[in-house]
Amino acid sequence: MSRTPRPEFRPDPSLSHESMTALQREIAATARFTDAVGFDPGAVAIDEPFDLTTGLPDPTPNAGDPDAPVVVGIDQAFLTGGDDSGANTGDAGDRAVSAVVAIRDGTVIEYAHALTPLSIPYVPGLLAFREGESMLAALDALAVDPDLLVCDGSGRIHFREAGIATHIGVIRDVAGLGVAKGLLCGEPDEPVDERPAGWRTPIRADDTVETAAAGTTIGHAYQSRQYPNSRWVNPVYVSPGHRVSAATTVDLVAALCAGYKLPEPTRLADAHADRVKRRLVDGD
DNA sequence: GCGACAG
DNA sequence: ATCTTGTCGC
Repeated sequence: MSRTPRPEFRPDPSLSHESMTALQREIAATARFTDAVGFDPGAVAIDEPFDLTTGLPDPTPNAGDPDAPVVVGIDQAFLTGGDDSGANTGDAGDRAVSAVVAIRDGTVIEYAHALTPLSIPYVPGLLAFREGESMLAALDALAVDPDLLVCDGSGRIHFREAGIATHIGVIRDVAGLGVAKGLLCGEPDEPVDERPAGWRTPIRADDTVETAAAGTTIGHAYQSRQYPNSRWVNPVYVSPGHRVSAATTVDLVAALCAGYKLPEPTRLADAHADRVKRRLVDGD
C-alpha cells in the first residue's frame, strides 16, 4: 500500500508552465517530509572514499550484506546535438545521459544509464521537467530496488517544495533526498562562509517559497569538507526529497560523505555519467 | 525596472 | 550543465 505508482506525476516536457507548477503543488502535497526511511543513517555509512583515479570500481552484485539498504546515486551528463533548427530553446538535438549507481553495504552492486532527448531548456524551478524523464528511464534500467535515492539538485528547497529529488521520490514512492551545490531559494539561519567540516545550519523558507510558511525548515547547509589552510570550500545544500525529514537528511548525507565535498553515491554517479558520455562521443 | 535563480 | 591550462596546497 505504499508502492502505488503515480504515472500522472511523470514529468512531461510538453506541459505548459501553469501545468508544471500545478503538478509541483500536487507533488509537494503528496510528498512526506517526515521519517519513513526504514533504516538508520549508520546502516548506509561509507567510511572510505572510492578511488576514482584508476576508473570506477567493477560492480560486485553478490558482495557484502544482501539485506543492507540499497542507496542509489543519480547524476546527468549532456551531449550537445548538431541540429540548430529550433533557434529558441537553445537545446535542439541535445541529449541527456542519466547515470545511476547502486551501492549496498559499501560496495557498488550495479550500474545503469539511459540516453534521452532533451526537449525544454533549463529553467530554475522546473528542472524536473527537463531531466526527470531521463532519470526515471535510468532507474527503470536498474535491476535492484532502491531504498534511498540520492539526487543531484534540490528536493524540498524549492519554490513549491517540489524540487527534482521530491518529484522523482514521489513518482517512485521511494525515500529520496537532494544534494545541491548552490542554494535555489530560502535563507540560511547563519552565514555559511568559512565553516569547519561537519558544520550545518537550517535553511528556512522565505517569501519565495510559495507553499510553506516563512521560517519553515526546508533543508540544511552542510559543510561536508574543509581544508585546514587553503581556499574555503562552499557547503552543499541538502533537503528532503520524499519520506525523510530535514534532520535525517543531513545525517544521511553526513554518513554518505567520506572525505569529499559530495557524497559517495553522487561522486560515483557523476563519474559513471562522464564515462557513458565519453563512450558515446568516441565510438563504443 | 533590477536582481536572484538547482542543473 | 558545458567549454578548458595552469596553479596552489596537502
